Amino acid sequence: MTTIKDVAERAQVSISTVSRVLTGSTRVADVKSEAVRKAMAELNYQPNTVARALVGQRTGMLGLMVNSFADPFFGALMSGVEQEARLHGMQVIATEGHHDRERERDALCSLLARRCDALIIHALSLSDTELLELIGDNTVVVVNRHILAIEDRCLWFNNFQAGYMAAQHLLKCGHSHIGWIGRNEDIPDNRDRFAGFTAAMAEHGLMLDDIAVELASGTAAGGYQAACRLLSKHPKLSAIQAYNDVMAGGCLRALHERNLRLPEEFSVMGIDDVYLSEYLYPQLTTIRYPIETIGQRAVQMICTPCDQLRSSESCFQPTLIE
Amino acid sequence: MTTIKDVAERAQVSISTVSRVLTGSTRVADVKSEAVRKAMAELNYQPNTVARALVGQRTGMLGLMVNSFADPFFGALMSGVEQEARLHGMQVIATEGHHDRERERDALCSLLARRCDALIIHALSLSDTELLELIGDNTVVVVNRHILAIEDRCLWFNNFQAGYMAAQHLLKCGHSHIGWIGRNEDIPDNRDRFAGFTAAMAEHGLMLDDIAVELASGTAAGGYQAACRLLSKHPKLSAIQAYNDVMAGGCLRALHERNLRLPEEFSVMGIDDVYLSEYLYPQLTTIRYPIETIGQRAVQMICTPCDQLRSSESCFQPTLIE
DNA sequence: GTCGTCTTTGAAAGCGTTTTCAGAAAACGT
DNA sequence: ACGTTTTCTGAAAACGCTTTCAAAGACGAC
Repeated sequence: MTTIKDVAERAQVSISTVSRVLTGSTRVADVKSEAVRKAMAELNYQPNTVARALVGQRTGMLGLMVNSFADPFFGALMSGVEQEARLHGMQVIATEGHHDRERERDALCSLLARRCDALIIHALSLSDTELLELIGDNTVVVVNRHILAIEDRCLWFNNFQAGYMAAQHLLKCGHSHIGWIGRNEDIPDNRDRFAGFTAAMAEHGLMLDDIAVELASGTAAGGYQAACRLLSKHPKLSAIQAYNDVMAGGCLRALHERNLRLPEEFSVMGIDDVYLSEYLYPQLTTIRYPIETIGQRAVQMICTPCDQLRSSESCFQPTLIE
Repeated sequence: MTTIKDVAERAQVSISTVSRVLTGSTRVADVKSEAVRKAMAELNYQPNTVARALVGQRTGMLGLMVNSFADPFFGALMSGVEQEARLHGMQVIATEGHHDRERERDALCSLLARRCDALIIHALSLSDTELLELIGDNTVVVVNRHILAIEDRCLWFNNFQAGYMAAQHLLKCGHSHIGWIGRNEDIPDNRDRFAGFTAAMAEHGLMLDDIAVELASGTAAGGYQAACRLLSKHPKLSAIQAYNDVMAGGCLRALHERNLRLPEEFSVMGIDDVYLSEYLYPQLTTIRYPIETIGQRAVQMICTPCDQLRSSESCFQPTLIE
């Protein structure tokens, strides 16, 4: 690799001068700066980012931790982050947490050790205190989570409202026997969405005891199993609300297998609006979770001087997608 | 941030000794190494990866360029890469190429400037020569592409065979009127899959002129549009083979809208076996593209001393998924 | 001609590590 | 007690860059 020294030699100047041309910090005589530029081109010189980072105390790297790369929900998040990061000249370095405490911890440490300028974190398994301890005084934005102690560095989604809106929609469509398919893991998202769901039901006089509920893993297979159980136990059901689109997708399979005509005979609602819904038939009615936008906003929070961009909200609101 | 110097001071030793404890390269007297370890723990010291990279000429970073993070196909690739990278203590740094020459070039340069130890590249728009020029003598593995000049650094998929197998399957199921839904972009994958398709058809006496073909963008919407055109022009069709699962997904919608009973009245085949197929109804018959495995293998090629792991094949073969 | 003010430049320090080198101390053989 | 290894240790150089510092010229003003 050619270094600044090679360029300096070739251009017959000191390395300081080359550096000045590079950074543009100080005026350099035209004749010299020209020579430097020529030498750089001839040697195909590329400044060493590592050395720059060391002296500048700034790596230009944005650490990103998500649950899994293969999940389209996180794919959208990553895409949002990457686009905005590129705009600000930052490079994304990414890790998977895999919904596992140890791995989340490792992944975070790995990003920290690399001296990322800032971190964007989606952690499911780490507790608030663990998370706070790990991040120390690093610059972070926590997405999909509301930690009071660092509320101003959090971006989250109104899961309650999402669950509420979904149920409202089904009720408005005339359904009165609605089942809920949730996750068997006790995560806040699940709790809040279910709470929203029950709140809407209660407004229509449907109490928790009346509500058919089945829990399963948050996968399509889980959604399928839960739906099968629900349908066999509660034959009067005419609609199901799922924790998310993925589970709703599994749910649709169960309905198809029973030859139920959708949407005439049965309705299904998801939440998230991952691009998946585009493929399902009938097109899934869902609630939009603007995860890509959240990713972009996270980067903006990091890269924009904090005197600008104040006013915007940290809690993102759901919208109905029909 | 606490540095090695702080640790040295606290442990009453020189920084050399601390470094030796850190790397384990040389024996250090037990009493001193203990003191160092204690000081590190007390100060919560984390070695600076940037400085290490500078002196060691090794960043421990694996650059990865894919088309789009949001695409589940690349999600699977990334997951494979990340898992294997972690096993080898490497950190993935990722960029999107977006099927655009300029962006692919930028993304690659960005990874190169960061001095990644190696690159894993999925580039669609860069020409072979451009790509070769950019990568110079860096360590790279090119996935989903066969560049003769660096054949031993390429991993690719037998797209022809995939197209062939898919068509064979439909033919074996008794279909004789089979349509093809392809991409309107002229990329090698599309050409090869189509070539495999026509080859199988030819074996059954079906020539190109007999074959119904529609092209569209490689999205679900594209698949939908192409399917609509195909169905209206060729009412006798009883099966469609799509370029990939995503287009096949769009195609299914068109069939559902026409109330065709699948799979009794109509068959659809995809290629790729992205996790998507799990959600489609009826479950899509498809051809498995082991992209996650390819990602893992790419990392192995980079991280494994080349005297091991010789024998394995660079061309991955398709398998039928029913 | 002398002084002050700018502009431009190179030398050198520093970023936080690893690693080489040589010296000090301990261990060993005689 | 004395040379000879062997262990262990610290000083210093190096990695490739940025930035401070001070010196050297150039230029006017007096």
